[in-house]
Amino acid sequence: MKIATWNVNSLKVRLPHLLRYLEADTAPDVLLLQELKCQTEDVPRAEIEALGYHVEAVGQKTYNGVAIVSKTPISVVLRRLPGDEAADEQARYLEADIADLRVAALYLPNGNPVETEKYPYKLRWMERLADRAAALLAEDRPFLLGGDYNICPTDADVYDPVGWRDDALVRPESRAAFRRLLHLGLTEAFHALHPHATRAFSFWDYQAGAWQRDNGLRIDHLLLSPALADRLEACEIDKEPRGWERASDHTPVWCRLRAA
DNA sequence: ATGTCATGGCACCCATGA
Repeated sequence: MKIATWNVNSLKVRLPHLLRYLEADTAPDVLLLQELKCQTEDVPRAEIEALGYHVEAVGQKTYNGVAIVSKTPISVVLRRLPGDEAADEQARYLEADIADLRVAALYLPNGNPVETEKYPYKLRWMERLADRAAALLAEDRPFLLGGDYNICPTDADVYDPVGWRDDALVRPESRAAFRRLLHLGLTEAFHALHPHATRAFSFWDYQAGAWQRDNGLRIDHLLLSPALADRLEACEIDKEPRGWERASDHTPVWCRLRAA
């Protein structure tokens, strides 16, 4: 089973890319999408379903928005990350059952600039995510939390660690919150299989020729529960879509799990 | 640190977020 995550930076603009990705013979069984930038009712369901996929989404106007696309039926469990959900109107979390697997598509707050309320919102959101992960672990359920974490776990995940030192994506508090997820018992799939990787990025800014210079960051991650980590057989970053015309600034990250 | 994009309200540019 192949599961991928991809921040498409506008589902409307990137629909041709999404369809091309889903039509390929390397297409994933499950795809987690972020930054739809459209309302739930504007998700192009018919085009996706025409390729034999199911789709569930939680969107909002202009910003955020996440979706789960799957070859087998999707049963939605949560449309918001628990904790503060009454006050948190941002569409950043969607959790669902796909057969006997629980998956969540998440779009973690960017958190910049750090001196604004955006940074504590990010850290608070990460606390809520850790609480949710702990609850799922307590249920002893196989699950995957995938998406745009907006965190570079270590300096190896940043093309210029010194220049990015004060950014919310690399700040020690952000990294500590990410490690807290791992310390609960989750496995970050790419790092587990490629612990010494260098320049393995999943995002390249549109500005300053970042893609052409390979000035990237690794901020898109797949976190696995213990039972799924035991089944992990491959995890790669598919750089090809980042090179397509009018690309998203992110590229897909995927993993393959052995049959249970 | 910025050589870019996408959005929406408003009006055919500009602010905002990333």
